[in-house]
Order: sequence, then structure tokens, then C-alpha cells
Amino acid sequence: MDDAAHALAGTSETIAGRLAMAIHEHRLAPGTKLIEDEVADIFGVSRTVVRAALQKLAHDRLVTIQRNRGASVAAPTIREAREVFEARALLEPRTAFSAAMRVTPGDLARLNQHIVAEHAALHAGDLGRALRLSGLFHIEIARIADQDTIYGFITQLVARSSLVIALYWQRRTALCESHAHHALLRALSDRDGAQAEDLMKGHLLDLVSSLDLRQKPAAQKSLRDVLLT
Amino acid sequence: MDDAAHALAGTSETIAGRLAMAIHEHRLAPGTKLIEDEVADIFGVSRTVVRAALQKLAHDRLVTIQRNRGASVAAPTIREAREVFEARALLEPRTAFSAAMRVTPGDLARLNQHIVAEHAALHAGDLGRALRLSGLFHIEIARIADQDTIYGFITQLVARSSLVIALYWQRRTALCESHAHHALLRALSDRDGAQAEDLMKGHLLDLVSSLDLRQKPAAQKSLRDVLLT
DNA sequence: AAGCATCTTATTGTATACAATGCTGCGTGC
DNA sequence: GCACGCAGCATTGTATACAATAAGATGCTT
Repeated sequence: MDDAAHALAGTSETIAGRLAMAIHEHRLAPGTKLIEDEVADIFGVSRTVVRAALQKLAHDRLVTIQRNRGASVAAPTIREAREVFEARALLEPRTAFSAAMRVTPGDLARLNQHIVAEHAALHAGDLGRALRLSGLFHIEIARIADQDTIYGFITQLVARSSLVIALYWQRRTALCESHAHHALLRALSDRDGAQAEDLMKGHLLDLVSSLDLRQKPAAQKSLRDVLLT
Repeated sequence: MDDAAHALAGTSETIAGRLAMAIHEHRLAPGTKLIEDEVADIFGVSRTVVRAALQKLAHDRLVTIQRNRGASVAAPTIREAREVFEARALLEPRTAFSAAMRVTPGDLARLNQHIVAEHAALHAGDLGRALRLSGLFHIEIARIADQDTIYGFITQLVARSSLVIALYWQRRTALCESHAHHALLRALSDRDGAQAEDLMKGHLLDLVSSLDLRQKPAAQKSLRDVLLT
């Protein structure tokens, strides 16, 4: 049809992936309105495809759809934030244990690459990318554990964690994460499941404690919202 | 519009719910093709709405959508079956613990109602309904634990379990489940979290062992499927 | 000028039309 | 008789048109 914008048209999954990536890297802030026509124009497809993508993201809780009011990037409440990390605390430690049982040299290399790339992004000042890579580390461990169902849950939870971090991250904590990831990598390469499980548990606790889940999520949209909600 | 069929038109969520219920109660067998036009006619809506419903169910892994080939009721493999119960084993025991901490008299009454209804359905010979109620018992416990995220996961896993049971249930095992549910109810009413956690863990193990996950899922469609898959 | 009703506009919800794909069955050649 | 190919049909994928809803703007009343 036209010429310019739709160089990367693609299916609804492609579009959902692109949007998810943007959310991961904090290029789309929580609360941002996602207007079907706009997204459709950007990707050079019709609203039909965009709607499917948005519905998928809504199912993953990355966007919120309100009937007749459209879709926005989700803005997890404090309660949701806590729940996300509670769920991760149930799933990830044991998954790290399983991963330690099944990890291969190739997996270890890939994990190491993630850590290196994370460091690089961090030193390059690309915090968004660093956070995304940090999440990918967790997802990669779930993949190694070779449990598709749990892998899917963890992937979803990591994605939502990205939103939580965007909202509740208190900057003063240094990026000590890389240290924890390094320790996890060592436990995995030692095939020490118990150690990996403990490290993961502690790492998740550290993550939660690096958030500020005490006060309300900063600025509500408008006074009207406050009064009517 | 017309007159007869669409007495209960409704939104895509309604339709997804109806389909999910039918799957729960084993009225829709795994592998059943779900043709958009048919479903649309049945509910008196257009394919647009049906597609949304099917996509939602696909995300919950209750139906499988293959591009250009449409949607069918999912038929979990043995691997998937195991994974579903592994995930449940990670989530539900601790959730039962939390539920025991927060359960209210109203909750206990509701749980008891579930057990009674399950017995009734069983004695009435309505196995499908009994199985659905049995699943609802687990979901209710997750609701009591008051963790929306985990509740969502468990709901999804219970739904998939229904498909697993449809495929791999070996009938000889008596319906001892009600006993386990009764014991759980007592632990909850005693506010005995540790006990509830243990009982749930054991109950899930019993469930898995009542399945036959050794042999292939009965009849493959055709030789062609075997050769091309 | 503030409050309120109404009109306008922007956006979403749903249906339908058309294009594209896969499947089935028939016929043809060997 | 069997394999292959082709044509017709059934079904899905995508776009577009129209209806319904909500938010915002305009003007009126006081």
C-alpha cells in the first residue's frame, strides 16, 4: 500500500513483542495510553491486528484494557507489586534448583553473556536495557529448568516486575544485582541446586527491599481521578 | 436481529466463560475443532467476538490456535500434564498455608458447600459436574489466600488439569478426593497452616498418581500426523 | 464568571466484506 | 491401482464500515 512507515508490518505477536520490549526498557511509561489507530499506523496494519496484540498484552497484565476506554500501559498498584514478587518467591527458587540439575555448558555460556551484556549496558548508561537484560537472566534460568508452564509464568512475572520497578524503584540502592547474578551463575556451574535455590530466594528478597512500597504510586493523573476512584 | 439462538449473546468474556465451562465439565473433548462461524452462530454474535474469546482461551492454554488452521480444544501432552501438576505443586501448598491464616467463617461455609455439592453431583452420576466442583474447591482456597496473581495462575492450572484428567484419568481409582478435601477443610478451620500445606501437597501427589502418564495419549489422529510431527 | 445542558469529536466495539490459506475430492496419467 | 495435480470449498486472516460510547468543547442560563 503506502511506502514509509510499515517497513516492519508483521503479525499481532510481532506487535505485542515490540510493545512488550518497549515496556521492558521503560520507553513506555506506566499509564501511557495506547490508542489503537496510532499503533496501527505505526506498524502499518489495521486495528484488528493491534487489538489482538493489546488483548494478549492485557492478558499478561502488561496493559490494562477498560471497556470503551481503551488500553494503557499497566500501572501496578502496591498490592500488585507485592503479589508479583510473592509469586516469584514461590516459583523461582525451586526453578533455580531444577536449573542447576539440568544446566549445560552452553547454558552457562549464555548466562555469562547476559551478565556481560548487562554490565556493558550499565556502564554505557542505558539503564533500560540493563534492566531488561537483568530480567532476561531470570527468564533464561527458567528456560534451563525446562518446564514450559513455569517458564511462562516467570516470563510474565518478570515482565510485570519491570513495570513495578519503573514505578517503585528507589534509586539510591546501587546496582548490586550483577553480584547476585554472578553468584547464581557460580552455583549453577557447580550444579549446586540447594545453593542456587537459596541464592535466588535471597536475591528476590533483595529486589523487593530495593523497592519503595510504602507510599502511593506518585502522581495520580488528575484530581478528578482521585475524586471519582 | 433474528429471534431464536442469541438469547444469551453477551461479550467475548461471556463466550470464553461458556466454552471454558463446557471444557471443565468434559462436554467438549480435547481435540474438538472450534470453528469460528459455528460458535458465532451459536451465541448470536459475529466472528470478531468469537475470535477474541478463542484468543483468550488460547492464552490460558485451554485451546490451541494454529495459524490458518483454526482453534481446537487443547490436548495436553504427557509432558504438559506433568508440568501442570509440577506448577501446582509449587503454588498450591503454600497458598493453602496462606489461606489457613486468613480464612473466615464465611469462607469455611462456602468451602463446605462446595464439598456437599461435589458429593451430590457424584451420587447423581454427573461426573463432569463433580470434577468441575472439585476444581472449584482448589480455586476457592486460592481466593481465600487473597493473592490475585497466584489466584490467576492456579485458576489457569486447574482448568488445564481438567483437560489432563479428561485425557489421562484412569478410572479404577475411587473418588477418594472428597476425603482429601474434607481433611483440608478441617485444617483450614483449625487455622493449621502447616497441616493445610502438607495435606495439599499430598493431595496433589495423589492426583498425579491417579493419572496414567506412561503411555501415549491414545489414538493419534492419523498416520499423517505421526509422520509430519 | 460559574454551573449545567447539549453538541461535537475522538475512540472503541461489532459486524461484514474480501483476500489468503489449507483441505478435500475428483480426475488424469502412468 | 496409485500417485500426483488441479479445482472447488471451507475456514481463517485482515481491512474497512458503521454503531455505540465517552470525553471534551461550546454556548446558554443565572
